[in-house]
Amino acid sequence: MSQSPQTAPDALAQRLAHSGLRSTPQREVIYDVLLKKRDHPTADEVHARVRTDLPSISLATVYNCLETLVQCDLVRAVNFERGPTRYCPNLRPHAHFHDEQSGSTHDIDLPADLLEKVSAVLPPGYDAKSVEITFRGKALKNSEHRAAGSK
Amino acid sequence: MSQSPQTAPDALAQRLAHSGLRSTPQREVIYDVLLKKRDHPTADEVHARVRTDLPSISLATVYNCLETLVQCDLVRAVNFERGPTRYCPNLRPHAHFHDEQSGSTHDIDLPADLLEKVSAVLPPGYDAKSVEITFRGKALKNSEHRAAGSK
DNA sequence: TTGCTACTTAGAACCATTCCAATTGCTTCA
DNA sequence: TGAAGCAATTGGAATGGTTCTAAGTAGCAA
Repeated sequence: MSQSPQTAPDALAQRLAHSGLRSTPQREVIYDVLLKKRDHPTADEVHARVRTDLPSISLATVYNCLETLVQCDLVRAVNFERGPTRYCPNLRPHAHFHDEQSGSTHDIDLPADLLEKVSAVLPPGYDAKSVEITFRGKALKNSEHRAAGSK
Repeated sequence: MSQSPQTAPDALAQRLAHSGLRSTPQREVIYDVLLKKRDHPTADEVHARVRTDLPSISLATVYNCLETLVQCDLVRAVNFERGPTRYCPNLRPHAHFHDEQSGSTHDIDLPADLLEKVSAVLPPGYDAKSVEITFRGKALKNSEHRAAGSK
């Protein structure tokens, strides 16, 4: 086989190595699947998609790999109420909009200063490591289209 | 001057009646328990506390009543990652701070304009019914710990 | 009363997730 | 080359919060 492509440095392999972990076919395919269709799939949905490449992968492995990707800061786990955890490879600061009708989740990019403003409401003595902002409501169809179809 | 509506004894009965529902001992005691110790208890914790008054109440009833209170807008259900749902009788607009060390949850009151500012980041086509803001980190403050979870 | 409906209840079912114990597969290093 | 050692994967069982179901109870209305 040919060498691995030098055109795109493998962020995944690097991050894994940095944590003393190996790059495996399962981890690679799962990460690819998340990058390819950024519609916040559940572990089950990831499992289904990954199976076209790795038909014998187990759901337990999907959970393990997703957890690994989250630990390496390559993927964010997103929870909405008590629904199944969804996974999101968008690493920029962003909020989530949950469309109650379609059940879909959309990324909302946040301007640089907003998280500061929000964190400023914390009284002294509260040291926040992270902030999460979630909207719930209705999204018009064209925006849904945008979120589902492109990156 | 009347008392704050949150502590008025029959706010519950009124709200229930408004939705065509009955005031029952179970619903009253559960609501009292939530008002009395505002430490965001889980359904299980509510069950335990309510049992001192109603020793034979079932966990299913606790779930049912909590759901009813949420429907009547007397109580907010609060979720943090995949942990059990917690219940909060604070009806003012507020965010939640989760202390990772103690596992306790604190209300953070929000200035009136903040939610507007946050909602302003939504692109056109997104119609948000609610916004949720959650902080995670370390709380150094001592004064509130007593009420929340001293052992 | 009779009937109607809301409410409560115990236990079963549900379902996302984690755990477990058994392989399988790299990677050294002798 | 090959044995050791550890990382990773796997199927299935277990877990835990929550919801469902079907039966029983209680309050209101005619």
